[in-house]
Amino acid sequence: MTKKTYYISTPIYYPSSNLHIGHTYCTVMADAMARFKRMTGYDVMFLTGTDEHGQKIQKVADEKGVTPQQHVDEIVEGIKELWKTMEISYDDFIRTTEPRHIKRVQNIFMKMYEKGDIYKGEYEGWYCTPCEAFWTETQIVDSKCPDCGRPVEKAKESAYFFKLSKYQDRLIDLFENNPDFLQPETRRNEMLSFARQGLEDLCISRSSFDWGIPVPIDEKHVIYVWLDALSNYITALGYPDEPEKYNKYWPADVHLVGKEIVRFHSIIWPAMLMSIDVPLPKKVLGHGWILLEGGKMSKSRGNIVDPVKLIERYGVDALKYFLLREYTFGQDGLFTNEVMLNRMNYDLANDLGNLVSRTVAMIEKYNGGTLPQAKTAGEFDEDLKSVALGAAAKVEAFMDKFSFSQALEEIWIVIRRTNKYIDETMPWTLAKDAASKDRLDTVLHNLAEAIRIVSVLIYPFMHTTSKEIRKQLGIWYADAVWEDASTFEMMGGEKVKKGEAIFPRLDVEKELEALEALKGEQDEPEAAPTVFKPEITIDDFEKIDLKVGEILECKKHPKADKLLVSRVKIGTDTRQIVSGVAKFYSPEEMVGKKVIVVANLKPINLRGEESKGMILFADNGEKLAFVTTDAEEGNDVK
RNA sequence: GGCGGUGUAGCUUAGUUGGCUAGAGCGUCCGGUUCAUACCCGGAAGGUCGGUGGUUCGACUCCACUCGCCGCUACCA
Repeated sequence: MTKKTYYISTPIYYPSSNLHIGHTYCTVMADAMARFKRMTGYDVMFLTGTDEHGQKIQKVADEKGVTPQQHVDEIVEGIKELWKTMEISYDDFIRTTEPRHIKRVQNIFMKMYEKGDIYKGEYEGWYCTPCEAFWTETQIVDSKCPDCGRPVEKAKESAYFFKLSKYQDRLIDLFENNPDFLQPETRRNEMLSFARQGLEDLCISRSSFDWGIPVPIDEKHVIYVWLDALSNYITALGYPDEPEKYNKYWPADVHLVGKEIVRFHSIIWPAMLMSIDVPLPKKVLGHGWILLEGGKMSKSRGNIVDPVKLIERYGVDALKYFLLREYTFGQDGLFTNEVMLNRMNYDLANDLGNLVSRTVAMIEKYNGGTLPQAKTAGEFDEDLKSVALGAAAKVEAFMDKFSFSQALEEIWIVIRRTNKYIDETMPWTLAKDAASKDRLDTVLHNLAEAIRIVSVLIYPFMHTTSKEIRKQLGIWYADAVWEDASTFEMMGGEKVKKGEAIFPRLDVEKELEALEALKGEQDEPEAAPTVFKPEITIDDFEKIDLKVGEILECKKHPKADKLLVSRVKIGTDTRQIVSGVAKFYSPEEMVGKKVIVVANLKPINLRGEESKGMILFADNGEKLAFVTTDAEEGNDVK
């Protein structure tokens, strides 16, 4: 009989820098699921990898004076090292620069082309001359190059397009008729409304850089990111030229992705597959982000949590446990060192570690280290057994829903019940009376059985800890088998052996200090170099008419959330100016401010409101601040 | 602006199709225990289940409106 298959993937990560706790989180979830499925009888294919093409990679490599390939090779090695440290059990690691991927992506491109879904067109975007880079409307920031901060200009290049619009209706059908395809619910709704408002064809090639997979029919172009990257899920399986694995594992059971790339996986990817007549993956799951105090993780803030540092201090299993237990799938969660340390202490050191420790110690103390058989049944035994034996089914149910946190909670209910059993039966009292030896033996036996069951249940999440527990119980020779979590009477006669504390209790105060110190060490926030625009002459500057204006009134734009409409007095002139600062300032805060205005900008109509000029703001990348002045309104600024 | 999600004890949260006194962990207070990693066990206090109104024999669960937060999306000179 052939086993049922289970194919799970993480996104392929972009090797522009080291991975942080967010990537680790996603990969750890996929790993736990893969291990769980393997244990419960599936033939699992767990895929991860790296997305290595693109202009950014090429540019960084140029700066470093190495080839793009050398550059990515180096980073990918680091990523693989991290996964090795994290004990990630992937079955394949695909790199988009591998020949197997490249030829298959070209193959996929040709299939789409032959289907009539790819056409050559003109791509209008924004061009940054010094960077020789093309940017889309959404990529540019304040009409500036997102890379160097210099102004960009409109330009056209020829490019290949994928007829995404052609698949709009089928995609809408997909979301409407397969509510399970994309979860959580909120993401599905978002994508549904996105598809309903109309899909535009997708530009899938670039000619402004060459670090990519060549378009088979036009060597001047390379295939642009999403067609290249998304294909990995099937190219890794050998599609289309070596279809053995493909036939076996496709369609994927689940693509695990971060919420920020749900759109690509639930719109573009299915459309691509429709184009080449390949079945769709069964499910796309968008997980949430791990947020830090003060917002998202970012390199410039220097608030990245380095998983390697945490592993060095607390171990892989502690970190994995924390990530899986603390956060709810699909929702954002807050990361703080304190939350992490407390979780490790309460659950791992106090509950689980201490349970193993006290049980093994008692078996050594009261029975010379030999695990006794059960003899005299007594009160509490049945309750302990039923809790322990009932856990596996509950864990399975939660795992089916990717509720790692609740699955672990179920296991901890067993652990707490077992700790309670010790207090109820009081082995130390039984040990004082030789007449109760049989009962003592039974208690010790039951404790060991319950812990053995726990060792099975935690295996998908913390296999090293599972093995260590089994070693202490004297059953190191047997692998944890899922079915064994449903049997109580398996042991007797084993030699137990107390070892090091599995999870030493942490001194939270000290650890917080230590982590803080580490932070100082590692955090050299990458100070983005200040970028200056190309030189201009005084004549150029003279063209710009800067004046001091006073904001007399201000209201919200009736038809746009981000815009404020101000009446600005500049000398004898009073005019209306629209600014995109509603996110940062209320109309009340605007009124009365004396600001610098670009007075001779060509007027424009913004969603029905005229804007005559521009109010200057300072931009730190996240927030806009007023550029105010004490000068009188109407003054020239020069 | 459009669409959607969410709001449950001090904190983090569980609550399948409406039904017994709304669960849990942490924190707090009280008590027990000593086998164990100063751990573990028990008990208590603490919730108008965002607000208002409605449907119902009965709503945290359904409906309407409303407030807060968040997401996607449009606009952002």
